[in-house]
Amino acid sequence: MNIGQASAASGVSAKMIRYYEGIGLIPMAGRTEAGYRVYTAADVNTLRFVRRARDLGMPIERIRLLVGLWQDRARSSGDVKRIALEHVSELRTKIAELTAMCEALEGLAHACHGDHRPDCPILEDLEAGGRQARTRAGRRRRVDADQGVSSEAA
Amino acid sequence: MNIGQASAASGVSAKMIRYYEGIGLIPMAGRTEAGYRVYTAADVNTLRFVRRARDLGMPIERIRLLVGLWQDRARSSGDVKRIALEHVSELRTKIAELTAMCEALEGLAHACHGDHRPDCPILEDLEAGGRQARTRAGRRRRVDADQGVSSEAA
DNA sequence: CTTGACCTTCCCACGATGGGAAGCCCCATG
DNA sequence: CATGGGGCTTCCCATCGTGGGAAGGTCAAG
Repeated sequence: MNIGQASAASGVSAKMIRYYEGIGLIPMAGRTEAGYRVYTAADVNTLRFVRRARDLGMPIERIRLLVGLWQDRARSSGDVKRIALEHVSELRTKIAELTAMCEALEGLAHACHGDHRPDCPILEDLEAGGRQARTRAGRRRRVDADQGVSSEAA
Repeated sequence: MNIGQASAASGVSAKMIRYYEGIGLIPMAGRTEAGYRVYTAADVNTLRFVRRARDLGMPIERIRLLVGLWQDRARSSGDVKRIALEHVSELRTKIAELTAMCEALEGLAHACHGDHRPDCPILEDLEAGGRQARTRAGRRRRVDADQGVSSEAA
């Protein structure tokens, strides 16, 4: 099996297969006399394992641990579960960060009338460093200078 | 104002201030005779604006647009809002991706007894490419080979 | 034998940030 | 005035995972 075929069979690009080999995530593939890499069905299995772990958002180093456990007959599932839950925890943290950003920006966008006039709570908030906006609960005043076209920012 | 003072006042590292100047996100700072960058209060305002936008997770190119609108007296708030909502949309997409990963892995971790034995649904799923696991609803069978210490994966 | 598709290695790029080296500048203290 | 420490300058490198592309070798079909 060529690298191209292994790539098609595993869903991992040839470029990435070489990279994974280079960093020692997967064992070095065999070679033909001409220097072409050769892959077995077991190699493709490993590549699929890696790809699935990547799909779950895991960084390479965590995958390296999992591959090690996967190939360790004497592993304990507790170790695997610990790594998985560690990743779940990081995912949750990331989700919370993004959600906070999203909600803050949604609040600002909601307060912006979004028409042809330059007056814009979004820019005002960015300018003020989000201080007033987060002191209370989203928008700090009831868009009072709503008619004033001239009260711009910078 | 030195770059160090501008950094402290804006919350943007000196390294990043130079970088932002280098990529043209902020205008080139003035210089003393000795070549030191000099910053005004207005420059610090711009830096704070950028930092706040970064805190909302915006990539530099989007911030570049916003800075342009911010300094454009004739801007329309609709343009600002459109950019903001575009970013909200991308944040939501990212959150959805991470949530999907998180739930998938949580389901697998939940199905894993996490003890000293090697039998592990997490590794089995990674090996199988998540096919069986997602066909139904999380775990595909009721951990039936629970006592079998020998039914390992690779 | 030619041609086109594939493989090889090597370098570069991204995006945003930090680290660090080599060298110059400024100020304060002795 | 000299010296030292800290701040400034530029330049290079690293991250992390991925893709692009060049230059050259190989393989299989026509």
